[in-house]
Amino acid sequence: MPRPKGGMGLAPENVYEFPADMEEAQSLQLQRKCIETTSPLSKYIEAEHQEAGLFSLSPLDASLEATLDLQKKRRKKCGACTPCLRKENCGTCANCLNRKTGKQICKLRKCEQLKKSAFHGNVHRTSSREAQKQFFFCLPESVC
DNA sequence: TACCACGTAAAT
DNA sequence: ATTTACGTGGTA
Repeated sequence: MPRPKGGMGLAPENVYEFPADMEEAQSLQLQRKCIETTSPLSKYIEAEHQEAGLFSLSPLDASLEATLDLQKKRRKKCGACTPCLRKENCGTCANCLNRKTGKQICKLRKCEQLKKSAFHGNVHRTSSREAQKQFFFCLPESVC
């Protein structure tokens, strides 16, 4: 079963492999769902796996589905960290200066928990973006 | 990689 | 109904 390559043409060799076991398959389910449930990408990956007789990426089991629904929810500030306890906007950060169009809380008041990525929980947003991009690297341009 | 813009969920 | 600000895409 040839692993799909090409597409964006920027992928390191080992960026994408089919899941080796059920745990990894579920991890991929999480990533896929986080990216987009009904995208052509999802259908493509699903088809690839079925064709290869590997772990299917769907349907999601009930508990995993519940987990994913939780992840989709907008997170709330913890209310306990230093930034959360701060009452005043600094008035000088980019978010304060760009309040009208930016719609972001003052940087000094941004909850420590919310600074972390919702995608993987504990990685910087940029890393999260990279993780998402990696999913697309292996795909042909017709899919991306 | 920080900043900007925007849709919209959630709070008020 | 209005306000706040999360999540995400785009860009300089």
